Amino acid sequence: MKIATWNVNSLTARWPRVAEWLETTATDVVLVQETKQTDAKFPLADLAALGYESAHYGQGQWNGVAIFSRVGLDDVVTGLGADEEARCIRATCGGIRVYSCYVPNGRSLDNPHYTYKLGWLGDLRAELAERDPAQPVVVGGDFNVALRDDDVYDVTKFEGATHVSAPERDAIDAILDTGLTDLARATHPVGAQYTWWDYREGAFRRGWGLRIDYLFADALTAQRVASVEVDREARKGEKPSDHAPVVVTLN
DNA sequence: ATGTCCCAACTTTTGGGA
Repeated sequence: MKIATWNVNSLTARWPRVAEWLETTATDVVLVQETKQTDAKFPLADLAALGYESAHYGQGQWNGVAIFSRVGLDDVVTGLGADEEARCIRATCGGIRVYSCYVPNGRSLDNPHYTYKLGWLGDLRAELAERDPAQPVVVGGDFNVALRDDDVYDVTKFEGATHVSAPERDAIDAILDTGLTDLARATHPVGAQYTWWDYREGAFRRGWGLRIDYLFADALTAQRVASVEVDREARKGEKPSDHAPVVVTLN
């Protein structure tokens, strides 16, 4: 079974690329962020024609998360705590409780949005800490945090910025401390595994990336991992998202 | 180069967000 997380930066703008990617890769479960569309615009019928059940928690202009699955999709839950923005959806697909998370950006260390980000990560940790340990879980999404310095192309350019601050990294570590494994880093302990490159300055071509999109799984599911790869091809070509999908293959 | 892309709107250009 293949499970992917992908921030598509508008499912409306990205639909041709997403549809082609689904047909080409035959991924079983896709955890989608930043649909940037209302539920009315969500391509439910087009996904069904491609063989996918789907659930969308849409907001409109901003945010929006979804799950596509061709291995079942049950018990959908949306939202997180008192959050008023469409940033979290979970469902059970192929026996695994899967999460699609779009963590607030934070904007800057002195911005109220940064406090919102840390609180949001705390709420996610609280939910995951209370989960049934016998239930397999995969938590995916755009976390807007680079966990380690080697998850940043040049960490000196991020001094005083969000995405690399100690409180943000600590908040992600606290989520992992509930018994989850960072699948890409477990599979590739050393070196760059970037998932996002700015559209500006030819960042992708220059290798100026960050690893901010993650797949986290419980220990038993982590033991099933055959491979974890960033699909950099999806970042190339016509009208790409600024994020590449991260894909795990489970035995 | 404060360099791109995407969305909304009192829409044909600007502002907000990432």
